[in-house]
Amino acid sequence: MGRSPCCDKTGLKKGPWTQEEDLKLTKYIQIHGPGSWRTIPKNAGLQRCGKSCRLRWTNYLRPDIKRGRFSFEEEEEIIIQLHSVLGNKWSAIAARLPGRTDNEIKNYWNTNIRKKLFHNGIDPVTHAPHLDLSDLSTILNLAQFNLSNLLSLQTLVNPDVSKLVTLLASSLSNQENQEMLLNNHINTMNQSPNQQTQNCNSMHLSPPSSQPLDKANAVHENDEPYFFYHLVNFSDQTSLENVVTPFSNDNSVTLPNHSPQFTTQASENLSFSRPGFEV
DNA sequence: AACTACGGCAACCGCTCTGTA
DNA sequence: TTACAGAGCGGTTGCCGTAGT
Repeated sequence: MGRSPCCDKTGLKKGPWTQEEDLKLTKYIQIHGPGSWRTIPKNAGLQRCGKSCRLRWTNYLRPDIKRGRFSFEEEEEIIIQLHSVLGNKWSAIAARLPGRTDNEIKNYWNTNIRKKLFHNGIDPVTHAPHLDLSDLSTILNLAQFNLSNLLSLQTLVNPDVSKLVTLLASSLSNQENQEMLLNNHINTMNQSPNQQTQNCNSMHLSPPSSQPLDKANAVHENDEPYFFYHLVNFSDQTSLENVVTPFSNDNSVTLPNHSPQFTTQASENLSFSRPGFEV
């Protein structure tokens, strides 16, 4: 059973608002206040849907709206920080930015901030460093990442991760590292499940539960990006499912970052603050 | 000067949530 | 408890201005 339309759309105007329409709506709301949006267009003499009136008022005509460009130092930084916590909850973000609408923030994010973040190597969805696998040495040098531990963990997730292991190893320039990684990987494959679990515990991680494992497999079955687990310790005991990160098709890896600061327990040396944001 | 491509933004669409009878 | 209407929200579309050729 489909929903009935919010209003009878026959004969109702769509598209850009005229000055006259703006004036009618503004005058009506100034006198009566923003009450029932369904009745407002009729009472104000507008050939518009109530929904359209509400949108026009909240996004454009409201007197407390601050127009003009976002300030980099204040508003932009606040938006980025809030987005890293709230995600695409534009209304929640807008509630913390007086004078800005959710629509305005959403548009600004999509047209400006998202591109800037991506350009600066930051995944705009997770706010995590967005790294190119073709330069894996960057990962190692940057993070002093203990890949041998990563490998032992990855094998718990999905046998197909072995393919990834080979790819990772082959991309290393240092032959000694390659051998170390592959040897470690082989040793791990020969371990019992209990031993593998112990590996996880020693790295302060929970072993993969059935849920993320299923998720990883399900994704793979559809030839979607692989999933793998990162050696990330979340202070808020984030469930392992939240640590699962898509291994995207564009040959890049995104490290999860569900909080402004996170550390990898495996190396003890890796510590990210919120990634830098440069113009 | 004319055409094309692109970016920004206002507005719409459809779904979800919430209150009420 | 259920059905429905109204409101809110996030994603998407399409128009318009501008830069590039």
